[in-house]
Amino acid sequence: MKRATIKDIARAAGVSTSTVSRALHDHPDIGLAVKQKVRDVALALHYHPNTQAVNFRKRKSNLIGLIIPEISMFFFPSVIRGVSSVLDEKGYQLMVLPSNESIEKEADNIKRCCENGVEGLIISLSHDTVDTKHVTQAYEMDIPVVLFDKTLDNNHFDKVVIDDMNAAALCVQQLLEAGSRRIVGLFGNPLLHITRNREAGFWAALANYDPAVQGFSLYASSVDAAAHALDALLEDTSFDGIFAMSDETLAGAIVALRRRRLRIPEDCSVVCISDGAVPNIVDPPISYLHHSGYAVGRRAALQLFEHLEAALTRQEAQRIIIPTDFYAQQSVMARPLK
Amino acid sequence: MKRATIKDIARAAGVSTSTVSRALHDHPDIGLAVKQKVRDVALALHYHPNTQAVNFRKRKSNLIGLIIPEISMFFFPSVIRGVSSVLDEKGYQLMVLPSNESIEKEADNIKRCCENGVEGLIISLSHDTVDTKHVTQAYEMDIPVVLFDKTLDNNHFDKVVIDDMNAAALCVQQLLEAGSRRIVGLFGNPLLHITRNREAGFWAALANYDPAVQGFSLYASSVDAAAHALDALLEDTSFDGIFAMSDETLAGAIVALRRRRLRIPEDCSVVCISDGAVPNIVDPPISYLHHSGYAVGRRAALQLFEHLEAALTRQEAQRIIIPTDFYAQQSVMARPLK
DNA sequence: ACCGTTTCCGCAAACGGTTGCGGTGGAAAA
DNA sequence: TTTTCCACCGCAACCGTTTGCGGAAACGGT
Repeated sequence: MKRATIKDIARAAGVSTSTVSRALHDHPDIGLAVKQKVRDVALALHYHPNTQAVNFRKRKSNLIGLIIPEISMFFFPSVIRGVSSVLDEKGYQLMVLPSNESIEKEADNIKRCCENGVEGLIISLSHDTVDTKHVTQAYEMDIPVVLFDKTLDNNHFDKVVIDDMNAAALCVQQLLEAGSRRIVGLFGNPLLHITRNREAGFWAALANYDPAVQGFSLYASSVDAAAHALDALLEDTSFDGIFAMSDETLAGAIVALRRRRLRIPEDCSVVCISDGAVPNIVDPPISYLHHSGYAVGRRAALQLFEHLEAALTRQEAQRIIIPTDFYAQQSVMARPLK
Repeated sequence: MKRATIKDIARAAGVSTSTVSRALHDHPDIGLAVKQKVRDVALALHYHPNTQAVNFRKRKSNLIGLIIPEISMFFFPSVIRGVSSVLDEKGYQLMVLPSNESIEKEADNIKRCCENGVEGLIISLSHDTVDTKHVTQAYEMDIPVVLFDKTLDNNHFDKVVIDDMNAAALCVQQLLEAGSRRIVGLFGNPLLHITRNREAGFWAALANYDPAVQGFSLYASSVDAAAHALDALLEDTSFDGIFAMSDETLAGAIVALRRRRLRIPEDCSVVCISDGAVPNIVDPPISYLHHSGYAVGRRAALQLFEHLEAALTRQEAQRIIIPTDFYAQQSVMARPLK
């Protein structure tokens, strides 16, 4: 049995399709008797409006695209939750498109989103992405875009981020104040702003505290890479503090330290920037600066709706800073200065 | 400037809209000269077909809905990746709808998916879900459904699962053979099949091995709940082996053991069923039976396309078993029998 | 030169709903 | 009783694309 349409109702109720449409929308032009009749028939026929038809007619889609570099277990699940929570309130649906850290896939995702009529785009850029040329397609189609986390310089799109420099500096400061004097910074892809800023904060904190403190920078974009890099460093270097800029690098650090039988915090203090889950399921729990994916996701989605609802005059792109908190745990130990 | 439509091309090229449509689809009815002309004009006008209109006309959507109980960091990210990888090959888009462990939200999600014209549904049921009545809406609209992981008995929908009983039994066997004699099983929601089967496997393994072995069952649906439950048990009970049926319960176990200063594996051996990530970022790495979310996601998606492409005659629902492997690590220690 | 084929393209309906506008009938106002 | 005004509902166009069918012109065969 085919799905009932407005025409079926019209025929069964003995009225025109326009009357049915208006009746179902409680339009004041339609009399009460007719309204009731139409509703009854609709119910009896199990009528459900064809959203595709409605959306087409109204040139709406109620679709938001979320493009992220990968569906890892870190950070992004929280982001999805945050975005989802907002879309849910607004009656929108979420399309998730992983770009697998490739700019081609990312561009392709953007194109597909545009063609599928998404009304807005929330994007975290891939490792490979060095400019936002491929995003302008959306810009030209008047589809609002909000970047988050992995962003790049440009003044077209709003960004939702944390204060990366200060976040990193704050973390490093915890190590310094506890007496760590040889500190490794574990960073992600150095092309990304998020990485550059956190590294800048890392070095700035070291320099401000005491130029004599030794710092080491390591780049790694995955758990394994981080573990491997740190392990290689441990071959001929010792240190007493680690700052991991993310959950991935933190996980890598844990693995590497374990491999070398180094204890946290007795042999090496550890702090990180994290969404909060990983630091609490490892032993001991790691001190972390809370970079809430949920908060970021929510804010990004809300910002998107600012554009959608207000049809915001396209002013200068905003840069929205999400506040963060530091959670001290047992992974940092006061160590005597020698 | 409005987006160019097929009409604009028709006008500019001096042909009819139907000719444009056919020309762009390389229909044999259209002459080469006209085809070229139309293509040129289309290019010049930056024409892109309105997917919404096409989909409406063809009653397609290229949309698959994925409904999962929650966007946790465990298991589901892998599932999303698996599903995504297939949809990508097929040119489909993925809609993700979290039901937040509520059957109402789950039903609502299903409804929204149906109304938004998804062509297929991949579902993992929520904790609250006790029957599949609310899924029949999709069934009635001829939208194929594939369940995975959290499933329930019914013969309407295909299921993609692992052999839960044997998986659990295999895990417990590792503990038994290493000498554990007081073993705790950490389980999720007892209403779910996945839980019941794994628990059945747990007890069966114990009974088969030696009826004298002590077993304890604990239920907990989150990391915190698992930690709390285990902690409470530790108050007045000791044991030397833990089987965690999932990443969540594993994480909870780690936290609880740490709190009590119990070492793995010296004080207590641990094995689990897991997607593989968590066991490797904790210390020591945990032995696990690999329940690959990626494989499950891929298989579920592929199964869905079986229905979509073959317009499968609705035979008896299939139950697809994903094979698993056991990875032995340092979390299990041979302990002397006293 | 006549007729049957091809080749190539346009007409118009259709997909399901929405909406501007115009029309009808009855009640209230004059 | 006539005019005016609502209240109420239908007509038809429209959103952008696809597609069955029919028709004109060109072509080939006899």
